[in-house]
Amino acid sequence: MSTRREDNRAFHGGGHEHQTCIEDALARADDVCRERGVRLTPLRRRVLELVWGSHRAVKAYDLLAALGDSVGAAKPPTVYRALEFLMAQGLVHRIDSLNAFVGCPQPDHGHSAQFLICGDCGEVSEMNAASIDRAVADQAAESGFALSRSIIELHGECPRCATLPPTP
Amino acid sequence: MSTRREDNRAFHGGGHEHQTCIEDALARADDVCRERGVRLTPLRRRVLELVWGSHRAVKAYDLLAALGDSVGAAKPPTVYRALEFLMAQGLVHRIDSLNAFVGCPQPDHGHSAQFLICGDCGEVSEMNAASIDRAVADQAAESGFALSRSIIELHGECPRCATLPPTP
DNA sequence: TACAGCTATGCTATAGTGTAACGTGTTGCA
DNA sequence: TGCAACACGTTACACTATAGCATAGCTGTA
Repeated sequence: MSTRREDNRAFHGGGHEHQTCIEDALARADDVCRERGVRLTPLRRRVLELVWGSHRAVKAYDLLAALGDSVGAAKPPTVYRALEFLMAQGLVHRIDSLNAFVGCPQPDHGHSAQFLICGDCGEVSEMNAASIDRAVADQAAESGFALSRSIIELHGECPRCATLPPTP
Repeated sequence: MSTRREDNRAFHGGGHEHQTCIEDALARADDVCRERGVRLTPLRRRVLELVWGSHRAVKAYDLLAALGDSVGAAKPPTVYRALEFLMAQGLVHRIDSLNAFVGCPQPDHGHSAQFLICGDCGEVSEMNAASIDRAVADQAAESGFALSRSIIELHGECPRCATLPPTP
């Protein structure tokens, strides 16, 4: 069994590059919310920033702790409500098999997606594979099943971890 | 919004037909475990019977309560250990998006499966669609991702509920 | 501005889900 | 018989999530 490459920091800062990228994305999120007539409040924006700040899926209670540091002791409903809003806007997704949350690069409502989850480094990346959607839709239709939501979470090892030497 | 067709009994008896079917399946499970040299103890067998007794996904704590009735107050680890064993043998699957468990009709180890989950009646049915497996495997490979476990849970409305008149 | 209505957040409490750690009995086998 | 491995019991606790009500803040209108 390979030990998981942990850095024990759910919220690594990333490089300057990543930081800039997040700020751009946040600015886009501001725009999207304004267009939709919904409010990306400072709290919600902060939660979104924390989620986007990690390439790993982020646990609600880790968000809670991170908020506590900066804003005073936040309580569970606070973070769950913020996450609910962000999910409704398609800005984050929930990973059911991890009880955790990831940022979504494409904040358009209601798209379906597939997630690749590395069991080694914990990185989660989102795919939008039409071929999978199609196969799923076809099979559901064949069963007479009216599909409303697809949860597709693929666990395994990401390319980077596969090429790295095994951790001793 | 359609109200969910609940009967508030997680463990409906089903008809005689269903009952017989479960007993047959349990007998097969006995065989399978004997062949594999693992022990389907009375406790594990009872849990399996409870899971198979419902067409819905069953919650661990509902199992716990059901066991408590018949065996004295069971504790959480008891039922989680039984479920862990049954999952290892491929006799039940976990539905992550429901935090619940369903019986598996084909207790061969390690097959991948897809689940159709009706949000109306709660029934869960298992598919083994090669086309979905293939699409998923192809896409994962294309990303250089070494797939180890696929979680595919499809929520929607089952054919029976779709043809039933909407609940008033 | 004053008010009403709505939305967002704060807060307490509690429900629901899952596991660690250790002890005891049971089984199968040398 | 004695040992080793496995199954189960038990306590305690960690983690995940929501109900319900109070408060603050924004928004539009008269």
